[in-house]
Amino acid sequence: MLSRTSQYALRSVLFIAENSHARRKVGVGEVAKALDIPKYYLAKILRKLAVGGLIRSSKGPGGGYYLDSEDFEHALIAIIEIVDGPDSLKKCALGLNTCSSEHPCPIHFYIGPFRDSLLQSLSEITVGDALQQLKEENVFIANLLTADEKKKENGRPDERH
Amino acid sequence: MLSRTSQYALRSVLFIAENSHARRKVGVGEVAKALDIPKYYLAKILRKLAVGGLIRSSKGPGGGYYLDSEDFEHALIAIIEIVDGPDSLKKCALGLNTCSSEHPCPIHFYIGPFRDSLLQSLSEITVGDALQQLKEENVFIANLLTADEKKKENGRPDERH
DNA sequence: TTATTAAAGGACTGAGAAGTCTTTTTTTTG
DNA sequence: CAAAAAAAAGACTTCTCAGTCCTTTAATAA
Ligand code: FES
Ligand code: FES
Repeated sequence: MLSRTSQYALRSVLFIAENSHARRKVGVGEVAKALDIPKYYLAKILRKLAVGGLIRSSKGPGGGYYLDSEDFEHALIAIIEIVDGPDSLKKCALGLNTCSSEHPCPIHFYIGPFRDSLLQSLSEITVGDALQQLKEENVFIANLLTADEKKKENGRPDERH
Repeated sequence: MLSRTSQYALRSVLFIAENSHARRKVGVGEVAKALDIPKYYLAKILRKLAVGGLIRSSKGPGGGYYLDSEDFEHALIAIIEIVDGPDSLKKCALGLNTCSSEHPCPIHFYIGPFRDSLLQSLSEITVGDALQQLKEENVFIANLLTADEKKKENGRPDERH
């Protein structure tokens, strides 16, 4: 549905939103470890998001990524568009080069409305909205560790991701 | 949204549905040309669909692919599942390894319902339903040729795809 | 029964997404 | 100022999906 990259991006932004403010920044390594995302790959994604103005960054000791209060107002779709390019969700489900009711494919009227609603949602929900969800009991942004992984964690407590 | 492969698969099945019956079969080349899909790649997809029991095939002169009357009853989701593997549309939008209301991600309740409706549609719509749409005026399964492409067609009328 | 036709099968290539690593730049702090 | 910390930058690898090509098998028709 969404590319792995935009999944990483969404989860990271929410993690940063939850764990940072202007005086408490989070580093790539911290995010990577918490969400089990390859560290150096994540670094690239976060850079894109920072360049795109969706998150903030600062270098040096005590530096890292954080969200400013305005950043909570961005719609989730903006995150997806920055990493996956725009319009990735507006295309014809069958891959035709136009999608319109004037030149529809055979499933346009069947599935179009749902796809549009989905897109609409992603355009309306802000980072703040999603963060609120995340703060609810039993809402997660990271996978639970399997028994195996827990053992691994204990065995090599300082392992890099 | 859907992989390119399942887009090819859906369009091909509909094309075959429209243009074949037990005595008038269509070949890979014919489908590839009509839908502008790479011929040898399409061949693989059609083989999968045939093995999966969604379309029929026969070898030799006059052979090709066709649909039996029962084949019109298959849901579109079956086509997607055969080429992309099962459950490709049931996964968590953020890539968590479970998707459930008991262990939801922060956008589960926002977008889940629409995704479920989408999946529901694809499970209900049959090849026959989509074919009926296709027979409507102005419903298409192939891209219009651009001016450039038309010229190419004329210049090299027997070009392989 | 032989030639022809079309799918079946399998080996290979290419492009793009995902992942890794090293070096450079910027900032803080002692 | 020097050392350390962290992002920024960029080169490189790996993997998966998409695409190509060639050979084999099966069916038909002359
Ligand atoms: S034309 Fe295919 S989804 Fe709109
Ligand atoms: S848990 Fe993420 S969509 Fe259901």
